[in-house]
Amino acid sequence: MNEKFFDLKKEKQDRMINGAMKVFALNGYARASTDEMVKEAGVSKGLWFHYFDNKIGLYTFVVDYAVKYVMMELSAGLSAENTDFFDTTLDIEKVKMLVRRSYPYVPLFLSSLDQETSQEAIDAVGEYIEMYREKIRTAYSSVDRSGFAPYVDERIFDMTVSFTMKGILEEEYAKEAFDERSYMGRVKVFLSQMKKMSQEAPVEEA
Amino acid sequence: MNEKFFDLKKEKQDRMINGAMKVFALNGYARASTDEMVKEAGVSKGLWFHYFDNKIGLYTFVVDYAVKYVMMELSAGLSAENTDFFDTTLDIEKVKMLVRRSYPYVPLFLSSLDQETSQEAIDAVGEYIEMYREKIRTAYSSVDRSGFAPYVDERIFDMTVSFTMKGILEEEYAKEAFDERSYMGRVKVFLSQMKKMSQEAPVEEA
Amino acid sequence: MNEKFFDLKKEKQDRMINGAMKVFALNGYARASTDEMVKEAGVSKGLWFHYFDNKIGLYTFVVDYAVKYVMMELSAGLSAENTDFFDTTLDIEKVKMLVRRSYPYVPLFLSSLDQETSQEAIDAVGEYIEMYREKIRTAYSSVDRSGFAPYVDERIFDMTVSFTMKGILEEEYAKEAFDERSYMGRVKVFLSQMKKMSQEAPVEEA
Amino acid sequence: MNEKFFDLKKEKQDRMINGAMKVFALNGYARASTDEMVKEAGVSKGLWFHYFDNKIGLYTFVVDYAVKYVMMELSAGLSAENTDFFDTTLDIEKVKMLVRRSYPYVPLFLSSLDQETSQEAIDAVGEYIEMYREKIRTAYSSVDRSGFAPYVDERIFDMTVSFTMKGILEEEYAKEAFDERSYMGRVKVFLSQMKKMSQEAPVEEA
DNA sequence: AATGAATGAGGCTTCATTCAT
DNA sequence: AATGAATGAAGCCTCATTCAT
Repeated sequence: MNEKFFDLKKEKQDRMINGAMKVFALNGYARASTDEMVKEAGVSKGLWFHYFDNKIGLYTFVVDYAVKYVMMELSAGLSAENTDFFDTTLDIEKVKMLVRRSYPYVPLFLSSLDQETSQEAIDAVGEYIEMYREKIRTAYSSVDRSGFAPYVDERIFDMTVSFTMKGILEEEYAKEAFDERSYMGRVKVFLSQMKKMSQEAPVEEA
Repeated sequence: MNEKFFDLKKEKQDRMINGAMKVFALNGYARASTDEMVKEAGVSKGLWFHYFDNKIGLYTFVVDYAVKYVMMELSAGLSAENTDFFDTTLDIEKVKMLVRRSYPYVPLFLSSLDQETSQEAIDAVGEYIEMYREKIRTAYSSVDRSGFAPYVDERIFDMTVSFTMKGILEEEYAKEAFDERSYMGRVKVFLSQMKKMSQEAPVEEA
Repeated sequence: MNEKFFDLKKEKQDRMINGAMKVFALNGYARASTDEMVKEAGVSKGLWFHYFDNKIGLYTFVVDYAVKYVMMELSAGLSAENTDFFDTTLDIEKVKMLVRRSYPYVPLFLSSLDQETSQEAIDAVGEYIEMYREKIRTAYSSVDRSGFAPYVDERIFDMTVSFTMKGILEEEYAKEAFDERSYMGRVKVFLSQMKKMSQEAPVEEA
Repeated sequence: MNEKFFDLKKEKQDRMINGAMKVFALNGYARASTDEMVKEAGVSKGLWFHYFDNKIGLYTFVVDYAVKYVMMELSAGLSAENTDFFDTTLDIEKVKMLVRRSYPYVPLFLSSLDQETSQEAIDAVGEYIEMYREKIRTAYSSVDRSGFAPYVDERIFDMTVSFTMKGILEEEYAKEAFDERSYMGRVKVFLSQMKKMSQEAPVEEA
């Protein structure tokens, strides 16, 4: 990419980034159309290629940008003292919602990366995705799971939470307009139930 | 479509059906390419249009075929006496794996329908998908949930299972080659944990 | 072509000839579709190519057939004693209408040859068309034009009649169904006016 | 269509218009090939669709353009005082020849519209053609026919002139290269003969 | 003789990418 | 920096022609 992109007015940068992310998130890499981004961002077709050599270059940039932005906000928004699994998970979602205010399609875009089928796209952004996953793993690494029942396998439990939250997110984005309250409501109810289900049965007092 | 398609040798029919399903499942309706199906099925481009008027006609046919085939096998493979949630879920997965032996991409294809973004495709197959969902709902309707803990909300629980199993399925299909044992292993471990987590804490013996 | 075509039942031969002529006449050589002929004649696609090697072979055959058939009927239907221009012209039209009873599209088909734009088609049938024109010329060669006014140039007059009758024919064929009475009516009225217009003003008697 | 087409250099606009008209005129709507236009106009395939959404859009544009251009020149080139049938007819032909200097295929193209067989094309341009016909009708409406012999029916006479001139035009266009002098020569000779044939026999002086 | 399944070149159209202005 | 005209490869689909039965 051409670093001069960052010399553009911030507002224009963001229009371009949001336009690209939206179109990529909703269509996947291969079917994302340049013309749609042009309409979405109100910026001429030539300019995209002036700053990003080609489609895969733009894609790589946007993935990189989204990942780094979210990681930055995660660093700021997650307190290391937080040792509860569910609090941590909820904090991560809060960060996503915060990011969404500046970049409305970042949460869906990151989620959509898992389903990307174009090999070219997968190859190009694998390392960024891994960085993001690593960040999430780190966030959970200090979590204390001592309250969990013994039959709760950590990996299976995390996978369950992760897949389900991804499903909720995508369902909410599929609606006419994303409703943050609706989304966070569903997340909280889900996490609350998972919490009850996973905790050691309170020891019956004598 | 041209009904004479069914006069073709079964093996050729299946090569075409499997080719179409694979390409649709991996790329979505809009990006699925005729040329790729041609290569996949080893059948000339013209022949597809000899039997199916156009791309949407082929898509509709394949969805219809997959849905009806799975529903038939579900009818045969699910015993009405089965009242356990987890046994029922496992039986459904067994049916999918059975279908997979004849039509390797049916499970992924059906799963991919939820993410279809092309409005034309959605409009064309909505009713078939609904039939399938209804069949699944019916299978669960006779399930006895009396053993579940009181804090387990039925809808949230089902959603959790459904999203997670969808996630596992897609991950397994993303591998080089789908490994049935690996898939069923993960499914069983997951269901087993969900079972323990959801059951009423065993009454403490005196 | 394969001469065995003539061993077919006459009725089937004619169905094929009529089907081909209709489709060629209405669409021109290049746009005439094999499938349309198949439907029109109720004869399988393969059979056309069994008797006529390819499209241009079929076209050549049909032109040849139409020309020869019309020329035969002209030989039978035009009396050499007929020396009036307008009677001759009308007789030619009567022959066309006679031919039309067996081969409904021959008149339009022959007329359409003038507008054929495909070079391949023009090259293939040039000689047949010339034979037909020669026949027509011969029919007029013995016509007595002594009654015509001196300012009536023979070639211009003939051209006028020829183009106008062609125009009338095509207009009538463009109708829902060709109506012989309507056509012959218009022809007669036209010829009658041309006759009056072309004749030497009757010498005013003293 | 994209109105920015008119921002192109006039010379390029005209190359495209002429290329399209030529290919449409010679082949009819359905058989007119994009590739042929590309070669004819020396302009890439994609560019046609940049300005005209699709083939029928291009066709509509070209018909509209030809009709309006001719009508404008007719308005300029026909004097209202002209009340002679033959002068009017000749003036119309002069206008066509004038138009031909800028757009060589307009006369043939307009003439070819009568034979168009594609229903889609007919539906798309019906109103434009009607406008043109109305303009021609208007030009003739003020013509004085008092000099015509009583047995000359106006409609039959006009039809005769119209069909014959159409025939001459098409014959001349079928030649290697259209020769304006040859065409106008034939037209004048034809009209001159028709004039003599149609006039009231000069009253014999005493 | 007769059928129609099968093929692939060619037609219209889309879209990532280039380039003159 | 910015535009959008321009290109051509690739996509869906049609159709003349071939060939197994």
